[in-house]
Amino acid sequence: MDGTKQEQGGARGVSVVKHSYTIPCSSAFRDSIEALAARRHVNVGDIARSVLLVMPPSAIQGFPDPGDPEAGDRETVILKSGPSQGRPWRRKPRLQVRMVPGYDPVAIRRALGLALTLDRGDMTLKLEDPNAAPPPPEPEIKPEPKPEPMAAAPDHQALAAVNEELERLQAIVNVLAFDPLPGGVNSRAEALHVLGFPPTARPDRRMVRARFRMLATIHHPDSNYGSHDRMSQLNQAMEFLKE
DNA sequence: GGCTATATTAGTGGGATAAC
DNA sequence: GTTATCCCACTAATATAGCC
Repeated sequence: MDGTKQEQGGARGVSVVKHSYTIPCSSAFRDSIEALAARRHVNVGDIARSVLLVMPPSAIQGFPDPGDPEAGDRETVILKSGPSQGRPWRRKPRLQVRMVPGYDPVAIRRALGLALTLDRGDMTLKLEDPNAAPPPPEPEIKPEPKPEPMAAAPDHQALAAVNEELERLQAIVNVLAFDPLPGGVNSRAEALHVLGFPPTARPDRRMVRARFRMLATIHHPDSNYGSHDRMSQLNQAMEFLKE
């Protein structure tokens, strides 16, 4: 499997080899790039391709690499089919780009970082025509003006929809999650209750650990639905069942 | 029993591709 | 072109065996 495919390139049927690149990056960087692509009505590959074509390789090479995500910066994917259906999968945030083969993923990441810098107006771009005769006053191309409020309206709508969905999910989690026990976890039955097992259940060590991991991803205070009380009782329950 | 080496299992993440 | 997720290599964690 090399991820490379022949694709028809236009009406003349010229085949263009394309390659799928996986580019690990921080979730903030990914979100910024995707937002930029959406704002410009292009895809991420178009942005990377534009920068790689227009900017000299030395400029891209000299641009600081936005880098891999931090250790705790992960996205959770729930597998929707296959033998592992339903299993949460935590992986590095990433961008997927289809472009012609031969590029270094780090160079693509740098190019995307450069695109963000240009978009913010932190850097300007001068285009020169090498065939032009006497150099006229060089046109300075600045990044397109920031979208007007009118153009930004759909983004606000999308954000409102996302927030609404988040609130709904929080409500669902709160309804389904256990209520923290007022006196803490003091018996095996309570430990089983906290982990969502019936009081008479005899889950083996693997089942207990798997359940703990699943609940911890939901109730960890750093998550969107986190609860310090529930997380600490999950830890108490684990300690209790270990003994 | 305690320590170390080795084997086995589970988890993670990059790359890839099928489905849409 | 985008998205979902599978495949597989690699790593970490855990279990088991062997030795002292």
